[in-house]
Amino acid sequence: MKFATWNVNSLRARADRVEDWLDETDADVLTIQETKCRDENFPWGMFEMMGYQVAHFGISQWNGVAIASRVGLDDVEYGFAGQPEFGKNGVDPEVEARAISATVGTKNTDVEPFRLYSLYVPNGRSLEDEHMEYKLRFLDALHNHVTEDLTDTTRVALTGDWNIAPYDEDVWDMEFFLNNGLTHVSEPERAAFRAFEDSGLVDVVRPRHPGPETYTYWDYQRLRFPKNQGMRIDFILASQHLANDVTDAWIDREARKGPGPSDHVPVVAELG
DNA sequence: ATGGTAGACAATCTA
Repeated sequence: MKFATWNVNSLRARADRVEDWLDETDADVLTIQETKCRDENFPWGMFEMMGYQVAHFGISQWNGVAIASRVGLDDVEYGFAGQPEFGKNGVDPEVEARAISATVGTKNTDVEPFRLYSLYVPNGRSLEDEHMEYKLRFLDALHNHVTEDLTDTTRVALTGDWNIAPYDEDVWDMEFFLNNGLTHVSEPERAAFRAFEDSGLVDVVRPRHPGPETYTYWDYQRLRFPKNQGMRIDFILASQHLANDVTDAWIDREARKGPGPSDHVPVVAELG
């Protein structure tokens, strides 16, 4: 059984790519970020024709998260308990479409079911921006929610775009980030990510594909991809009980090639 | 050369 996570940067603009990728990789489950659409614009039919159930949380042209599965999709939760709201410039605060979860693996597979999250962590924009404080609040609330009932037998995977490069090797040039005061590498962001690792959630990819120069995202601008000036910011963090069942995991760098790619590539895990 | 990309939606906003 194979599951993956992918920030597609608009599902409508990338529908053909997603369809082709699912065909080629034969993934059973895909968590998607940045669908950039509301439900009425979501390509339900494409997933249905391919034999996937799909759940989507999208309330505007921004953000948007989904889970597609052909091995069961049960008990869908939109957002998570305690997810902070955000609103600026007097706009009514609301829970943004940045988290959706479901239980997968309940049918058509031999693996034990597990709880799966599709997460789009807020972009902090700049170190002083109010979005940075929101990002840290979001991560703290998510950590509280997920670790609340975490035990030795918990089966959960937190997947998606974390917008954090947790270690120096996860960017092409730390000096560039430090000299320009950029986000994704600041100590508060990294501490927020480490809190998940300290609570026993395991990055299933890094041990199999260590850095440096192993990335999941390359900016569209400035030839970042041809120069391999990327960032590792998309992760599959699994509880230890689930991580024990992971037989392989990788980053599909090929998906960044060719015409019309997302700026992120899929991160994949296989369960035995 | 003071820009360069991409996608939402249709003047800017987001990343």
